[in-house]
Amino acid sequence: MMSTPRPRRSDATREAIRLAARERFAANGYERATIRAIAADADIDPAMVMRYFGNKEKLFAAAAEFDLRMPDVSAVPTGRLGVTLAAHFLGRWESDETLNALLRAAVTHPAAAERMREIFASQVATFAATILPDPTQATARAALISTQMLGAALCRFVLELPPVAAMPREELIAWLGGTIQRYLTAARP
Amino acid sequence: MMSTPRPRRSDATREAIRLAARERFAANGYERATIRAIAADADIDPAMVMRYFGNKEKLFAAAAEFDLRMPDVSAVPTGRLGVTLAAHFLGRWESDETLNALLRAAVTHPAAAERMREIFASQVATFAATILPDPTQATARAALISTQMLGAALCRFVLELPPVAAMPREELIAWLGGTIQRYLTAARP
DNA sequence: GTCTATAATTCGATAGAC
DNA sequence: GTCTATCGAATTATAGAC
Repeated sequence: MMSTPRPRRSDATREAIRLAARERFAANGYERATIRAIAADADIDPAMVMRYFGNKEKLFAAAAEFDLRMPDVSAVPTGRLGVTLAAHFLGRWESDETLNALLRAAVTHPAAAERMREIFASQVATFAATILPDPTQATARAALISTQMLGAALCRFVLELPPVAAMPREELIAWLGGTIQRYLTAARP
Repeated sequence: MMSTPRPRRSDATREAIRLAARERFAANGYERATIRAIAADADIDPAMVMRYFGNKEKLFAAAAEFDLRMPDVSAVPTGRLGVTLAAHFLGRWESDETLNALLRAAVTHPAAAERMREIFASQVATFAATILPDPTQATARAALISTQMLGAALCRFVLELPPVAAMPREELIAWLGGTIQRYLTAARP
């Protein structure tokens, strides 16, 4: 039986690198986030980054681990599922820059795009299957919801399209919530 | 009075470079689209690219000129505006890879993001103002429509999220059309 | 564990011959 | 107009001293 390993001192260094990498990937995308800049942010020698993570690919994989933490909606009235989910997604985006890092990297880096697809399949689609009766419909409806939430995040946080970035949070959630509600409950068009 | 200049032979070369650049920017984003690769695609010496366009920034600007060609909807019934616009956007995306180039580049390159904002302001928002009575509402509603269409294109063409990429074109247009229709005509939530 | 030095590429951009 | 040669900078990654 294995006991929990005592935290080594190096774990703090490793975590500092990981956090700095996440910030850089979120701000600059994959290519422009250089190991040198990440090391400088973490106040660590660039060679240490290579020692801890092997190469840039593996560093990104470690920095882009992400859990959407889909909420428990068992107590949410059916009619309020849309706004509940819209608020949850927006909250996750604002509280964890990993999603920004993933999106910025996924657009030019195939491995990051694959990670996005994994997150969709294992977290969004799985969640949708628990609240939608028809499992075949669940995947398509989860995908439609993803198009709207990713598009909103893209316009608000990445492109910073003025009307989207300036829209009050509650108003945006109300609009997006209505769309998600429709994707969840409307009949197939 | 100026007469139309006779096409010089060099114009063909210039256009070949521009088209190759558009393809590379669309496929790889700004950073990974190298001048060397673009020149190789166009079967032209890399030095010629610099001679014709000065630098990479200006080459991108030339390759990313784009017209959404918003349709004339004066004869479209109000209830079908949503699907009409959804079909138009999707068609433009499929017929002109400039939009893909813009999106891929905009996520990591500030100048490309600025171009996206310009296109929204000068083409999408302007169009919305012609079909929506309240001008203050028009900008916000145009922005919401953009979040949905950009998100759909992102998932279908860039991330290639399987359920979105595999969804039949007509079914996708029907779903998106309903959302756009709602953003155009629904009361503020 | 930490850091210096540097290898090996690759890129944008320039100079200049023809 | 076209192309060769190359500069100078930046990058990932490695080797090895301490």
